[in-house]
Amino acid sequence: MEKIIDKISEGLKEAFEAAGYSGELGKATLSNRPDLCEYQCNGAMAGAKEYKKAPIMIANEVAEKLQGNAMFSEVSAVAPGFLNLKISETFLISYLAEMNSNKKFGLEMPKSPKKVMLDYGGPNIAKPLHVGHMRSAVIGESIKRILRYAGHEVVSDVHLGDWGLQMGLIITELMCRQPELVYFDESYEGEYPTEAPFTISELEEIYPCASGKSKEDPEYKAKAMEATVKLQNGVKGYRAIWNHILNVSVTDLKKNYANLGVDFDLWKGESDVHDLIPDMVSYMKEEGYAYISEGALVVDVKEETDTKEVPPCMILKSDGASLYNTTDLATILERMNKMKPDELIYVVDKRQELYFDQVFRCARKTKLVKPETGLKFLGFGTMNGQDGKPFKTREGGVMRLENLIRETTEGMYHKVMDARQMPEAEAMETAKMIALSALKYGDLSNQASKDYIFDVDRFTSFEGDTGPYILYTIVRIKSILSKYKEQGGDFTQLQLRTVQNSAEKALMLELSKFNSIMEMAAGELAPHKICAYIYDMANAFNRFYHETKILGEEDESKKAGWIALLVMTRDVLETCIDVLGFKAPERM
RNA sequence: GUGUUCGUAGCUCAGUUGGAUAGAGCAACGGCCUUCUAAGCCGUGGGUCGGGGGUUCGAAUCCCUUCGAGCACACCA
Repeated sequence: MEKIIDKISEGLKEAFEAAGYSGELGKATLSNRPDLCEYQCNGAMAGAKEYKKAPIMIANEVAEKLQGNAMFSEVSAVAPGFLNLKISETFLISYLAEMNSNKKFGLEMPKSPKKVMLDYGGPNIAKPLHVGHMRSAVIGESIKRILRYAGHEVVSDVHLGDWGLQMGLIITELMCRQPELVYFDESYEGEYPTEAPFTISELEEIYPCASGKSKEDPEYKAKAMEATVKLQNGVKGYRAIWNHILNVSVTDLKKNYANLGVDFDLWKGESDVHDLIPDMVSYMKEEGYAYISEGALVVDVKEETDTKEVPPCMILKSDGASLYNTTDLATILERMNKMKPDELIYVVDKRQELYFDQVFRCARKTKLVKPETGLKFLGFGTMNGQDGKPFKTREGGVMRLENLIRETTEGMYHKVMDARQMPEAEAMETAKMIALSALKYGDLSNQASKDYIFDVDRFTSFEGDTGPYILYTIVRIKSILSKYKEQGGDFTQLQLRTVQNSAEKALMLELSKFNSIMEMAAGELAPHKICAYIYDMANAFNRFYHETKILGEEDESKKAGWIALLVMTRDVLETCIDVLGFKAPERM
């Protein structure tokens, strides 16, 4: 259904035309003076030059034409030429009623839904998830949900870092520690054990150890590189041990992502495209895209409009080995062949922007993607500590994601228990929900592209612009609704009634913006706009709540009208937090 | 050095794509619970939107310049 702002604009357009001006001028915007009006139109000022008339005169003429329009309760022309519009309450209520009878509160579905491939997460095998992985996961998950809600088909892929030197390092270290393992016996012909020779915690210790050794010991590094080559060439024992590493690690990653409420359709990795690389490389050579420069195979991706030096995109290193670029290009190739998406979106650290620019250009130049296929880089900023530098634990180390979640949940648990009486199990579950809302809202309410200061104390505060405040508001509504039910209230005949006070109207106005906000968030891939919206909504509701004794109301039809408003508010809020990727408990 | 992002209240952030008196939260101060969750609500104080110039009827927003910060600049990912 049509957005409320478009309906208003249409009314304005007709009025401008009726007064003899271009309909183009009739564009409504949200008022920036809520004390004066709810919507405004600045078209009279924009048209003043063209019509050689004082803007206030145009505004007056248009205002004249708008008198009696059922959409507005008041239209006034104000110096120097603003048109101030107050929405009529009957129009507003009928609009909300229409939203309620539509699917998704009247959010218009796209005429041709896009198939979007979303790449986020990007964890490395054998390395535990740390706070740095949180942004990609949280933002990507929300983008996925927003796009799906907006009617697009989204396939998410975690895109594991499961290939390359890091694997060689782990294998080398294992060989040092347990040379007797059958995997290293090249004459071994039998079946390999199904059980991995290590646990996840051992794996997590092995990698940094190996990585440290390789930095100090060139001989060790050479061995690791050799192991990498052997693995990539398909040496059986190496492949078998790599499979163990992959399985143990992926099991753990799945657990951790599930704990964060994040899930992926595909668990593909760099290794999955390894076999595509030789053909891709020879194709690029044969077609004349790739050439040797300083020993390496590269594709030029400079463009005439560049204001900066864009280095060529490297396809193979001078030693002939593949690298990050190679697997990313091969991944694009595979995705195009298998999924045929209309758009590929990468949710990645913004420091990789230039790199992805090169890869995208290379993919287009070599015709790996069709010209009409979108390639989008959604870069996110760094999570900094309160000193403005990349976030570290108090001890100065990297904070593991599971520890962050656990510590935050524990903190929330104590707050919940201090304030409310609740069974142990429920308190734990509630604490977890609040913790996730705090972490996710704290992250998502910032513009993704900007760095932000990660301050657990602030995010987990129950006051102000936080996830817990949003949840608290929802819980308040739920509490009233459940009491209404206990009192024998009827939910089947609910209908919005006349507006009783300004707080109620303000809440309705917020509700009426839902489809337009969601459309904007989907179009701009901007979860923070949804955060800002639900914060406004929560404020509007809490104001209304304080002015209105809902359950104490004696007029049953009035009460039922308010209950209808509460149901709608709850549903809109819960829809919004669902696309942000968290949930509200029944009580807290 | 080149490019890029950014600079808004003491702190953390918005700012509807050029509109009216630049908004929130935290922190500070003052009010509001015999009534639906006070984890709330209402109010007060706090700003040369880094500086300067320009375009425009109108600029935090667009252009130029300058200062400051972050980040990136082919064999890592």
